[in-house]
Amino acid sequence: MTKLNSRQREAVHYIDGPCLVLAGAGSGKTSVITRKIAYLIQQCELPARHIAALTFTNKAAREMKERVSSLVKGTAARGLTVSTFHNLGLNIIRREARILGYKPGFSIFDAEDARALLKELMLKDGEMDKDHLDLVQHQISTWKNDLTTFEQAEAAAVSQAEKTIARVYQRYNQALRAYNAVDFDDLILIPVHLFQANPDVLTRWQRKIRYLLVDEYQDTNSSQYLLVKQLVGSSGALTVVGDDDQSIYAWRGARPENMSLLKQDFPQLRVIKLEQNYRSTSRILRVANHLIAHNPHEFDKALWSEMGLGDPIRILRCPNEEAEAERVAAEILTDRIRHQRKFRDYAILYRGNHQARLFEIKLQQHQIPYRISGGSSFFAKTEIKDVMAYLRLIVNPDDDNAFLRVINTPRRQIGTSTLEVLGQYASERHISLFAAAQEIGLQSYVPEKNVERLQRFTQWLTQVARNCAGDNPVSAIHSMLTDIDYEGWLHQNATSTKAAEKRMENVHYLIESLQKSLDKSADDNEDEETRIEDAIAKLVLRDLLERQEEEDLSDQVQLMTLHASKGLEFPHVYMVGLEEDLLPHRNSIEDNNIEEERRLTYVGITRAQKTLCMTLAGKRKQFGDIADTTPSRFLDELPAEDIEYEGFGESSPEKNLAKGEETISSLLSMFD
DNA sequence: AATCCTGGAGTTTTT
DNA sequence: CTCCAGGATT
Repeated sequence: MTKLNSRQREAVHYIDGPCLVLAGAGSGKTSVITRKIAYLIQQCELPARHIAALTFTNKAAREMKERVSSLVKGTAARGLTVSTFHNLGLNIIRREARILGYKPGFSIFDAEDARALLKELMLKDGEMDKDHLDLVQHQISTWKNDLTTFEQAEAAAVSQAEKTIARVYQRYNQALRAYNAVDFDDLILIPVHLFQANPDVLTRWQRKIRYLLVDEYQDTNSSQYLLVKQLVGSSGALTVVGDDDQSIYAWRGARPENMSLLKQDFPQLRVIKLEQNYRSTSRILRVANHLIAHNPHEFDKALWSEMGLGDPIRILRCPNEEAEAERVAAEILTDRIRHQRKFRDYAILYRGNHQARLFEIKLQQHQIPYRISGGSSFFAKTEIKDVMAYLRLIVNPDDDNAFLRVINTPRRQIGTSTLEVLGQYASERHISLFAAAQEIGLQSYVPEKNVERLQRFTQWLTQVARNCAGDNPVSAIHSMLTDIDYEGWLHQNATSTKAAEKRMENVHYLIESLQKSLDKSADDNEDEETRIEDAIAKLVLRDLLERQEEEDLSDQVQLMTLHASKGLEFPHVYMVGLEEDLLPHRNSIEDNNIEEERRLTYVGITRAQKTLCMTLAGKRKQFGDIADTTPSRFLDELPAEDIEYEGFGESSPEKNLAKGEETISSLLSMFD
């Protein structure tokens, strides 16, 4: 899209104050952000290093960077910040580590690390079972996202249980401190607290970031919004782009009300709506608009397009989930041939990952190539976690979590009793496990043989760390892996040789990424020395780890959750499982979260460019037995005149629907 | 240290 | 029904 429409142009050119761009699905919001960055650099002559754009995912940041550099010629775009919130937070903490009291090389705990730590803390406390673990972890995360300190949490606690969780929260934070570690939520929270306590530091950052742009603003949580407010200060140099109708992450702390909050916090806010859609047919948009109109709205918005009326939306009711999958697979097969389309033109979207299974089987049966996105991530793989733990320990010996993961991987004949004593020794002296393992005093508590083993380990690792500090850290890491014969360990543990080879390949890929990260920061980091610490920290945030994007080249049907589909588009979309308890999901019905489920459905519908087909199964096997299903209430909220129904009874549904009264549920009760 | 057994859950997910 | 985690058992 080379030409901007008048609304888009207004959004790009308006720089006299804070600006909220209400960008409907497919309205070219990324264009607006990238063009605005180019405009600021080229027309307003604002140096790129004073501009920052924030996204939620690395992928979005990467794409935005690419698009900006294709718009801005030469070196003018150098120094531009396009990063995720978390990456910006990481940079701030790294730069201000001294003030904050973190040693360089601090660790970043992901959700799993945090969970392991919490588990330990709660076990020491006694009587806390696994149920609580999830709850506590979630609660602490919520508190952090809402900027609630443990003092506030404790003061606000009404029940004994809440008081207990608040205390775990306190001890959890203390433990993180002791390990020289931060968790994901801290990456935002710590900068916010820093800026609150040190106005001069904030001023420094405000001078650095003179214009701020935020993508997917409806997904910000409270602490992220506060960070934005702090950085913008009174300058009003802010553009945010978002769509309240596509807010589907409230369950992980997103506050869509941050959009209306913006109006209060910045009274001079200019609101610009982008309603022209460049993706879908009018029919698809009509259906989407009709559905979302059932939600209350702060900002009204109606999408329209010039892409033609398009085919009616089809709603298919299949006898059961097997027939549903079969039908979709068969349709894709014949439709592709008949219309000379590609497999990659089709997407199958569902609410939950487990739904993918049946479709996978059916697609395989028909020999249809497919790709499932989502599922277990690269970083969840054990071999990656192992190697990352080694890397973390090299850089930060105080990271007890990493120590515990690594100490017996591969086996070093250090038993649980030795580790228990070591842990006690360490906590009495307020030192890390690694430090404790090196102490002479340990000999009076642990058999000599075990002390030797521990010390052999710490000495070896210290040497590895020294090697890594040299000029070829990557080769130091390679020889470390050879030292421990990690490959042999993988073969020993894997179910097959092939699996072990695959795992080793993953490890090599990880190290390659590390090398790339080091090369890159050597290239464009004028100010600071290249540090392996930084590269490892970035790896934890999955930055610089471009997943092999062969998927773009290959011709495969796309399978993914509705959540994962946000921001993408497909010519032909199948949304499956439109049943009560599935979409809307049962838990959401129970928690009265129907509006978010409706938005999720809206997101799905607006992914489609040309055709959209929604399916449901009349009977579905769940939790062992087969039950009748109820069609999703959202199907009743679509305009019947744009829809073709199939499988809802013998006689023609149009006859009934002509009256415009009948809902799917009433049709069902008539004919079933 | 490895394997078997039992029980409980069974949405969405990025950083 | 099916999968996983964690505990118990060998």
